[in-house]
Amino acid sequence: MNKFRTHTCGELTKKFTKKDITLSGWINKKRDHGNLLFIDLRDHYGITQCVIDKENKFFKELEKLQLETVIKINGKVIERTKETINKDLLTGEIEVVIEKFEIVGRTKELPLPVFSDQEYSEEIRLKYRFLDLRRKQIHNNIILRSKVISFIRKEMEKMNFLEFQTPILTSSSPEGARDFLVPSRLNPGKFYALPQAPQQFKQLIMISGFDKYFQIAPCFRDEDARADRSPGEFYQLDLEMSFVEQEDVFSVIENLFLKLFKEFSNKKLASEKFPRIKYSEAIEKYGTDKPDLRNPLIISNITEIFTRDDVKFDIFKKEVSKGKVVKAIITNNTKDKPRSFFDNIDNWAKKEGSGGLAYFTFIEENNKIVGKGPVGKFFSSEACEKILKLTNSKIGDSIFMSCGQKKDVERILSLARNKIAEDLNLISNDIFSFCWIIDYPMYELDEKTKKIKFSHNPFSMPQGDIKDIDFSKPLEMKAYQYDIVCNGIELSSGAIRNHIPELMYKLFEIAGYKKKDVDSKFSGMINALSYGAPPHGGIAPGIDRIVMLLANEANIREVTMFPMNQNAQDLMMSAPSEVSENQLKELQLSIIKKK
RNA sequence: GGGGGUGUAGCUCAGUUGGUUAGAGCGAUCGCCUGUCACGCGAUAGGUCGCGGGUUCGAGUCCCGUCACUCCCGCCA
Repeated sequence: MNKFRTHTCGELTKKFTKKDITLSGWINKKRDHGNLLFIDLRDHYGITQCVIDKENKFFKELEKLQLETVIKINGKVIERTKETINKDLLTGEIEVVIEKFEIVGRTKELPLPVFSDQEYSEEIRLKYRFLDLRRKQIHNNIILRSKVISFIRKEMEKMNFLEFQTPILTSSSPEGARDFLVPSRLNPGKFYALPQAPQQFKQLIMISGFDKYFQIAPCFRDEDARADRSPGEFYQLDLEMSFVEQEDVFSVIENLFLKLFKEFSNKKLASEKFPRIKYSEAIEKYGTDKPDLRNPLIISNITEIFTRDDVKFDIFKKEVSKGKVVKAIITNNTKDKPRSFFDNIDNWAKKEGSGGLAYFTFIEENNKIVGKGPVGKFFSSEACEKILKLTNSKIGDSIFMSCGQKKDVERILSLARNKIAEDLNLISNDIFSFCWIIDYPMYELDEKTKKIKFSHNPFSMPQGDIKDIDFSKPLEMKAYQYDIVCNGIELSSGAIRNHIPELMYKLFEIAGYKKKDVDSKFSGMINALSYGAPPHGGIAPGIDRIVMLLANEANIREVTMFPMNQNAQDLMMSAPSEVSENQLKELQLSIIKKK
């Protein structure tokens, strides 16, 4: 109890009847009957209906107040009559008869209404984020985020993890995303980088003997935004453990996630043990390493069909003879779908930047299987039968085919899997379907330079017995590198780390780094590994995306309190901004104007 | 860097084939209304149709350019 309130706007019920109380809050809504005025007073905790009539000397003044004015009222709690009870409010059985009031905070005319279910442009929401955050749904999302983080902390502590902070000003690393740079005044011409993740620090923590570490860590990457990717900064549950194998990391995360998702959502979990899917299998079946397993559609490779003489689909045949591949998605029992269903998907694929999807439906005619649809006539009955076998499908099903470079076909079909499943309503929205993607390749071929580069984290441990690793075929090497995916959203990557310096040099050498490059770029790490490093590994699930899943939001800004827009600008704080000549001078920087 | 969508009142939107003075709901201001909970009723104010150029007798509408926001591709070990 203080001078502003004796209670909150969410706690008064029948048992407070006849009590004299003080409430403070925002005017959420007014209903003015001329001689009788209802005011819905709102604070963080709820809404309380307050009432005043013309007999009260404050009536006229109160009647004129704008919505979102902050007021303090003194009054008496009374029970509502049966007919006037509002079941939608926690406080709906009572109301407060206003005796006197004070204005605590005035408002200008609102740029956006707070009390409304309308949607508003992002621009105005972000500029006036403090108003936007008063609105129910996003307010609740932010509360959820807080509770999720607090829950994670408690669970991590229960599992004997210790929380440590790591530096925000650190050094630029050559691998990975673009760094955010911070000029150093005391070391002119040199720059700090904001950490893309506390990767090296958490490994150093293990080498320092702390055994189990976690942190709700801010990560900074100067890359372009997406709906599920904030520009600039995001948070990870960063964790690392010593003397562990891959499965030890998995069981920590499975334990945490099962509890977390049961605690904060009513959605069902597809399985308590998260399936392990090999990277190569994920690419083969889903065209992506972040498959949405709620989606039953599977991709099949039917390239061999186009080497047959009884297939006359020359456009594809010509491409296949040049080394291109053909992959397909089968939809079950879609023979009666209208032409528009198919054309719609074909047109969608063209818009996505492919040559479209060729399609037809398998039907039976005179005891023979034939293809019905624009390109069906190019396939003989025997060829159709072979396709059914290859794709594990049956008469009445339809096939969508894409032909091209392997990577392009995988990309378009992975998107088509989602598109087609959405159109057919195959994805259940009340399930969380987790999986681990495992056995990532250690290296991949850079498309542009044709050189071998790390496919993921250069610090990952290659699989197999270290003595027997065949370094001559680097593209066949697998790493103890893994991702966790839920409903098609990549929540995290992790790995068992390479703690053996000699092995590290060898692996970097394959990717084109000389020993002295490694020594200079990763001096802290490589040096530390040389003084008795424990085997260790970890993972770093994205907090923002976890909260997105739990809040059932498709956009990361809906679970971020003060996000930047797509161009990495904070419209509320006007960041980034220009700085004074003096500041630049101190840093020995000058701006080169474009053109 | 590239592609798509959007841009009309403070907010959310409508605006036909290019045709008189650009409309509605919410909000604001003023008035009426004692049981509403999206209260109701009446009135008033409020517009650089994102910006610039072009076509036309005439442009919110068509064309070109440009800007902003957003979604996607590239990028994100």
